[in-house]
Amino acid sequence: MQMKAAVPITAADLKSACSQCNLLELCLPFGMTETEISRLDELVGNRRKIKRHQPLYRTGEAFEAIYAIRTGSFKTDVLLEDGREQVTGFQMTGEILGLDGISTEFHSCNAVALEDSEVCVIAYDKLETLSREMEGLQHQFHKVMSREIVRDHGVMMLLGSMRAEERLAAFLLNLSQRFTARGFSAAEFHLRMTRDEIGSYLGLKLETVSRAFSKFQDEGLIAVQQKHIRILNIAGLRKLVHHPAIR
Amino acid sequence: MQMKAAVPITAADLKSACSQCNLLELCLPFGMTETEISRLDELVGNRRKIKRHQPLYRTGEAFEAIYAIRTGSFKTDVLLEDGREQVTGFQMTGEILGLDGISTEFHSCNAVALEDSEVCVIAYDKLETLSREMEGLQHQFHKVMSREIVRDHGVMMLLGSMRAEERLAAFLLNLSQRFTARGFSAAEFHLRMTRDEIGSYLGLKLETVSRAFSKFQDEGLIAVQQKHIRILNIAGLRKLVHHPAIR
DNA sequence: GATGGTGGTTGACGTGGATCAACGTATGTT
DNA sequence: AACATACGTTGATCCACGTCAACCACCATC
Repeated sequence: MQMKAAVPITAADLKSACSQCNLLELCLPFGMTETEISRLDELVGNRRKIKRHQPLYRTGEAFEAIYAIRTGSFKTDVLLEDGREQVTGFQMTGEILGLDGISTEFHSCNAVALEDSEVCVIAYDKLETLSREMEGLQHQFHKVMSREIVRDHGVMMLLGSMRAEERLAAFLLNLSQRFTARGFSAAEFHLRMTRDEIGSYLGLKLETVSRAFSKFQDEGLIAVQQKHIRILNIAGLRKLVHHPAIR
Repeated sequence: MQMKAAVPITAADLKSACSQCNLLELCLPFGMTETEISRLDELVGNRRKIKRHQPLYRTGEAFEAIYAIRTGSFKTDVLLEDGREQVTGFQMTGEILGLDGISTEFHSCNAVALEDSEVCVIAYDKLETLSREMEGLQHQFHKVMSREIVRDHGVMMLLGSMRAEERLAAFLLNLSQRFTARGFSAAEFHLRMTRDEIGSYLGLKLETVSRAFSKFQDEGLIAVQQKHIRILNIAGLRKLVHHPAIR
């Protein structure tokens, strides 16, 4: 253990602190005061790098921490014993992983990196302790959990009530909106997941996803080249979601 | 306002208190100490009766409280502008409603009573205040939220990866298990929702639900008479979920 | 710059569940 | 008791998506 008081603050320390993180408005600290945020730095202890295709955590593992994505992206999925996979979400920078584990103190899904990624490890017991002292943290954390529940309801809507092309259009619009929030282009982005993973998430087969992409391209809504997507007609995509074709 | 100290505790007071409630092990207070629970009684202020088919809250309404079901049952649903409905859940006694509202401070779904029901109103600001003082309450509340997330993932699995009969079998098993937890028969129960609502929840049309019920009956798995269900072969139903037919 | 592997596209065909329609059966109202 | 209305069942037909299969485009690695 190092004596903290004895060492000067290094560039690495600064970078790791919530107060210095450029993801502030997207992550757990959103809406908290500066003094509150400076206290968070003690909460977010270490970080962890995860290589592409490696798990951050697995179903059945003991739950100890939640994770904030600093760089990269992840998918979460649930496996059925017969091998069927259901992707339950795709997460990007600033989003929180691991909330599923609180309920039973064991993780109930797998979180796998879609590219080389880095997460901030937030020890859960520390989070509970600190959020008893900090109203802002408590409130933000509750909002994060609630947001996840609302998002899940949206996915249920998608899976339960929409047809293939509506689902894919909604998916693209959602991605676009999240990229925008992160300062990236709303119209042009790179998919980090395969057609198969998109299909699993949307309750479709990869061939159906591929065909829908092609159809959107033929209709001039998007330009697809493998994982590279350019949205050409965002209003057209929106219309697809809200007025599902003619039927 | 009445002077509390001046009036003796009435039977009604006793009945309303968490400490006197027989739903203890199913509801928010689960796992808390007796002294903690006695403090909860100040949290759960009033109760509200909701008639069958009446909403407890609606999409867009300001969020102020969460609700614990004392008697009866509810459905939650999301409506699309074109009229399509997605039922996102069915809730029974002891379960918590309204968590969707924390995220934006407005409700993002409708909660509708499936029968005449009663809920305990838990003011959200009071809950946050009290759970900063009570570790047990805080922890339990987090578990309740996390459990909802895990449940939602299960529904995604259902909607995204299972076929019609698997979905219905999983649904029946889930109901049976929840009735058991409440001291009711695992094998015989009354559905409070229509075929259409089950269908919406499971991403199926009511005709498909009806046909699946009939098929299960023909196969001797259950006995159906309208809303009355008797499970005759629970192992058979389980097998249906885990080994989806022969294919 | 060959080679192998993974991921993506496209076509032909099959099928599970939706749709449309007719008819039963409870439940509640006057 | 008669009637209306909502809910449930069942059959016939259709179609959106799944399945199966062939081929193509990347990109690693040697």
